[in-house]
Amino acid sequence: MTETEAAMYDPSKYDRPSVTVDLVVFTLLQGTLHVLLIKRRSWPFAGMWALPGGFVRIEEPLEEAARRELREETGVEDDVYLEQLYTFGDPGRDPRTRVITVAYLALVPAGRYRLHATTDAELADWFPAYEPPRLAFDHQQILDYAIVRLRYKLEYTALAFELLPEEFTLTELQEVYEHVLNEELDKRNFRRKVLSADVLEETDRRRVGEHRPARLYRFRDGAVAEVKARRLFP
Amino acid sequence: MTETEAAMYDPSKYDRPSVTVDLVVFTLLQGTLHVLLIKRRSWPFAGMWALPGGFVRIEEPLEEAARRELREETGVEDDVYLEQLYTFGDPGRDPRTRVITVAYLALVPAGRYRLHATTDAELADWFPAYEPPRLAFDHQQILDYAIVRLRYKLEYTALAFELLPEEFTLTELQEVYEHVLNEELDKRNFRRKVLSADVLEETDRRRVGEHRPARLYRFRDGAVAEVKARRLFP
DNA sequence: GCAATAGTGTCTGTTAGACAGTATGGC
DNA sequence: GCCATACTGTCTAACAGACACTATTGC
Repeated sequence: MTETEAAMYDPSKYDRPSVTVDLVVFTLLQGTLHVLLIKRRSWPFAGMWALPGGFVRIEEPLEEAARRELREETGVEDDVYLEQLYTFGDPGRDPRTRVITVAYLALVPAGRYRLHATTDAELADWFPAYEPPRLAFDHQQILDYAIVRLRYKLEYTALAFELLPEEFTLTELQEVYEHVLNEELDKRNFRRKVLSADVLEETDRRRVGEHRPARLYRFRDGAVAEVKARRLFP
Repeated sequence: MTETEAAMYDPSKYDRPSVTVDLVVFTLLQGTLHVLLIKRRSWPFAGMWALPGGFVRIEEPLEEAARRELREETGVEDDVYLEQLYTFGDPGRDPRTRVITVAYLALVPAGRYRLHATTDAELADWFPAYEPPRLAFDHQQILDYAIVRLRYKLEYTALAFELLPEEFTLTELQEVYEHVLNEELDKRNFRRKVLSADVLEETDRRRVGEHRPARLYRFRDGAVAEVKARRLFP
C-alpha cells in the first residue's frame, strides 16, 4: 500500500490488530537478577507464567500504558527506569487474534518492589531471570532479548544503579555487574573504573555486618538524570 | 488492565488503534546522505513530504510489511539492510485516528535504487538527510532518531558497507563515515583501522579517473552476514 | 588471634590519535 | 613537469587487564 492509498484508506473497513504492551521487569533478589511473572488463569496458556502486560487504551500513550501496568503489578510508582525494547508482531504469536505487542524493559531498585495483591487476586512472583519457568506466548523470546539489552547497556551506561537501593557498597555494585554480565570482575579494576566515572559520591555511613564495615555510596545528584538523558530515545 | 482481565477482554468490543510501518530509507547521492520522501496528496498534511509507509495487513509480519513498502517505493528487492527502529504511538500524532507506527531503518546501496513510478504516479524523491523539507506528522522526529541510530551503529559495526556499491575505494568508504558521523577523519588512522577489522578484501581492479588510480575493495564473503548477525534482534 | 570482608597500587600490552612525506597517474 | 589524488609509518598518551598484599572489624 502506498502513502496515497493509505490516505484514502478507511480504517473502519479493515480488520485492525490489537496492540498490547508487555513488561520485562527486573530486580535484584538475594543478589541475583530476577524477573516479574504473573500466572495465567485462562485460555490460552492457562496455568503458565507470562510477562505482565495488557491492552493499550485507545487514547493512551504507549509509555503511559506500560507505567500503568507496572503500577498495577508491582505498586511501584516512580524512580523506575523504563525503556522501550522492541515491538513483536508475528501473526500467530497470540492464538486469539492478531496481537502486536510493544515490549518495555523496567528496572526496579532492590527492596523497593512490593507485589500487589492485584484486584483479582492474581498470582505474581519473582523468578530467576536466567532460569524462568516455561513462558506463555513468545515471552521467552522477549525475555532473552531484554537480557541481551540489559547486558549491553550496562557496558556503556551507569544503568546498574537503577537496580540498587539508594545507598550501597561498592561490592554490592560489583555484584550487580557480575550477575548481569555473568562473569567475574577484578575488584581493583572495577573500583578504579567506577570511581573515575564520576557518578558516585561517598557517604560517611558504613554498612555494618559480620566483618569490616564497608563504606556506603550513593549516586551523585544528577547522575540518574544523566543516565536518562543518555537514553537514545524518547 | 491485568493479564487476567486481558484474557477475558473481548477485543471486538473496544476500539483498536491502527498500526502502520514507516520507513527511513537512506542512501548516498553525490557522496552525501539522502533520505527517501514521498509527497502527500490528500488530507492531512496534503502537499507536504513524508516518510513512506502504510498499514500493516492483518496477517502480515511487521518486517514483511516494511519490505513490501520498500519494494513498492524504491523497487529494491533484496540486499537491503533493514532494522526496526522504534515504535511511535502518541495519541494525536495522526489527526485521523489513533495510529501506532513501527518505524524501520533501511540502507540502500548507492546507485542501486530506482525510484518506482508508483501505480498512482506518486511523487517520490531523495532529499539531503540533514536538510529535509518540512515533514508531515511526527516524521521529523522519526528521521532525527534514525540519524542518531545510524551514527551510533556505524561506530561499532561495519554497517557503512550497506550504503556502498559492490566495489569501492577506501576513500569512498571513508567519505561515508565522514558524512554520516559529520566529522573529518584522519586518512592513515582510518585505513589502519578498517584494514585490521578483517572485513575487506582487495580486488585487482582499480578505479581509474583523473589521477592516480585507487584500488577497489569489496567486503569479504560473510562480512554482510556477520553484520546482520551482530544485530541485536532477531 | 583468627576468620572474613574491605580496601589499595603497579606494571604491561594494546589501542587511538596526532602527524608529513613519497608514489603514481593524467594531462 | 605539474597537479591531484593514492598511499604509507612512527611516536605518544590513555586505557584495560593481570596481579597480591594490608586494614579493619566481629567473634
